[in-house]
Amino acid sequence: MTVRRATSGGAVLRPRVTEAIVSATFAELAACGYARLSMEAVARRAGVGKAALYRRWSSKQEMLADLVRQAVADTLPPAPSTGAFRSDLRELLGELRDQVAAPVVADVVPTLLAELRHTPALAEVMQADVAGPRREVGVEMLRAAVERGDLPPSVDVDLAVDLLIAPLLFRVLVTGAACDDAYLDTLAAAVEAAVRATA
Amino acid sequence: MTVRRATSGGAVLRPRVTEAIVSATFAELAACGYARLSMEAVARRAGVGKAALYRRWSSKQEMLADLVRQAVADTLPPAPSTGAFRSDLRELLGELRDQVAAPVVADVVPTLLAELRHTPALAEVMQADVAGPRREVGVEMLRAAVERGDLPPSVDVDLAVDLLIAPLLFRVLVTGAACDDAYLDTLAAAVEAAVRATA
Amino acid sequence: MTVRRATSGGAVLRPRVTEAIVSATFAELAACGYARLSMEAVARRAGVGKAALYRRWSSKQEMLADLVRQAVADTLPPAPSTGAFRSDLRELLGELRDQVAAPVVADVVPTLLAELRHTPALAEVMQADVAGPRREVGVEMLRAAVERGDLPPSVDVDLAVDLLIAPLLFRVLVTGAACDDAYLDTLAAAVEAAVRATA
Amino acid sequence: MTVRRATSGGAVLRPRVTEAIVSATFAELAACGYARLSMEAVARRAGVGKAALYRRWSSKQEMLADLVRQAVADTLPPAPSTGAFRSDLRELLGELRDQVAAPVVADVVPTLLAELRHTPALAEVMQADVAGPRREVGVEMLRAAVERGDLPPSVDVDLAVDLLIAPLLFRVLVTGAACDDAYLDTLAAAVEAAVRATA
DNA sequence: TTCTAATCGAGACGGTACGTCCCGTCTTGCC
DNA sequence: GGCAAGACGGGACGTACCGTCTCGATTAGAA
Repeated sequence: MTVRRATSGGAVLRPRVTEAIVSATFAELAACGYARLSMEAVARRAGVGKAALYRRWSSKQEMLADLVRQAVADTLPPAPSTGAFRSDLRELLGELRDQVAAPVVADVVPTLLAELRHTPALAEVMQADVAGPRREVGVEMLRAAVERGDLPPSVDVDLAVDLLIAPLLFRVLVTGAACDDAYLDTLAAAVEAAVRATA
Repeated sequence: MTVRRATSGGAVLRPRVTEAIVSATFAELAACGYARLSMEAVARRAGVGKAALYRRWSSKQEMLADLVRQAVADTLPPAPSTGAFRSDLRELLGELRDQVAAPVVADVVPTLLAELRHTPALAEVMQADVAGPRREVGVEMLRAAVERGDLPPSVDVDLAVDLLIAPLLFRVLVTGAACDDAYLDTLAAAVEAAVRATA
Repeated sequence: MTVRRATSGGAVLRPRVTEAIVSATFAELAACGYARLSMEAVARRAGVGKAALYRRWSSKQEMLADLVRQAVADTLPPAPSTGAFRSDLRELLGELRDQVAAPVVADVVPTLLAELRHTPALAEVMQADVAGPRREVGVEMLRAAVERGDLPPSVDVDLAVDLLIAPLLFRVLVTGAACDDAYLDTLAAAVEAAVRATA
Repeated sequence: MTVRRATSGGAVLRPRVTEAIVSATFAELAACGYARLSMEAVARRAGVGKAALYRRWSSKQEMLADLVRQAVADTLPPAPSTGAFRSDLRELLGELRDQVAAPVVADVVPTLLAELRHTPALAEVMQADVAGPRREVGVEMLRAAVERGDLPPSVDVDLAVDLLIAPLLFRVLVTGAACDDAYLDTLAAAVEAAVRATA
């Protein structure tokens, strides 16, 4: 959260206004997408002066990044613990699918990805707050499976995690195809086989 | 190529100008990225009037899409035919990696993806000219393996092709990690196992 | 003075704050001029909240007008009474020169003049509190001269007063030229001749 | 005239647009006055983009100064030559009155005067283009009268010119009183007497 | 070779959004 | 209740691009 909070004496950013801005932003994003989103439209829809936006975020970029961060950060999927690798895998895929398929995410993430290579600060934040923790959940799941004897210790963890998330992102962000439960069932089987093959 | 060609009169879009624009565009893309790219900067860098751009493409969007199309179209990877599924797979991965890792592609594709859901025309073009043909190569490779008896006929072709391309895109566009030959070797093994598991 | 004074409750506009504001305003005026003067800068320089300003004056306009009124009001020049028209005239010119040449006045008056035609309330105040009393002093001086037999009764009082003040204002506000004593001597002679010519 | 004019090759500021802006500005000035005038309102009224204004003038200040300069510069009153000082004087007063009483002038000049002491560049321009030439006309008229033997050579030219213009400006800009022909007749008599008294 | 029509560079045009600054009001918590 | 601090809605500032348009000045195919 980038939002400043005064510590003493003076005025303070009012939460009602912040909420109005955030809702308006999501509404505009849904209507226009990131590239066409304008701060003026957000302010107008929120019934707020532009300055109220710039008091909270230093630019359009930063505001958007912060909103995605929020939308995604407090919904870190719990490490599944069904006791079996295959069902853990299936459960995690389901949770990731739910997050990735959320319209805000599907709409904004591609544009953030596009910005990553031109805005290192953004890249760091996304890595630290979004990608890292999710990756860690996958790593944890694999580690548990290894300890349980469900997977051999030689499994290629990095590749495994890639295989876990890449097809989901690909379908949602690139092909736009749906990820229904049946697809996830098949995907879980395929990923399990792939992971075992990397050992 | 979208470029119009006059049929009479004595004046034609001059190729030297077109070339200057294309080079300038790639240079600007490398320097700024898609989102920050401006037609005015391209024209300036190319030493060309803005009208010269709009005589060739009807908008910034279309120009960029067209350039990516060109950059990618004449480099459709040949269907591999080593005689074995595993080595076909490895070869195709290598070719795709080379294309996807090209800086122009890595720079522009994410921004085009971001536009897809707001510009159906762009989505169609990308699907028809970029994604479709590449997908077809993968489908062809799988079909050959089936005919050869290398894979069972029940293999899930769509999922297989997803697994083929998704991890590559993910590494190049999202994590920014390198895809060296060793990685591709492991990936090929993993994907093969996954594909067989979908049968 | 427009400043309200609370009569009950336990809180009163604190004079120290008022003084700080007034000094800060004069300092800012000197530094920026009226047009560029901002209430925020005044508050900042005075170490005071903006509300402290608006508790005392209802707007920037009114604050400035009030300050000029103060700067000028308690310095109404006394009607000269040397016993002779010419020396009365010279004395009054000297007093007016001293007032008009004061930096606050020279700085603020032109901008107030510029506002007059768009702010009738301001025009009234300036007329009643600033111009009127001064004009009256001149009228009084002329009347005394007439009674004394120093001037004929047919003298054009309005024009005479114009001639008295206009050249001073002109030099100070328009040309920026100095009004030294020698100039005033010559001017007194000229104005006397002009006044007598209007009879 | 500050307006740039391209000399070769490219596009050129279009006179129709310039005219529309100038008219719109005068209309807005009449409606709001200088201080309340906004570039956005001018652009709106002229049916023009803001950029069209800033292509011609670098700021609101400069635009206004330039417009006044134009409005006044090409209307330099001709040196009167009736053959007699008194009637020359009366004629010149009439011409000056007509110029000074023009609404544009009456509206804008006070604000320019207010800016003079904070914008030396503006002061120079106004001096060179507006005040100087008019002063010169007065000086010329006096010189002719001296040569003709109508005035003694010892006349105080500077003071005389001040007396010529100051009362007019005072009435129009400060008191807002009218300057009808009768007033000018009396004023001419008064000024003549004053001028002769300075000899 | 001459005609002629579209292209060329330059950049002005009407717009829209940017991010900043200030106005006059309101809110918070301290005195 | 005044006070310092400063957030609030509003609106103008001056800038940067968008995609279109208007200039003369090339430039090359058709006559």
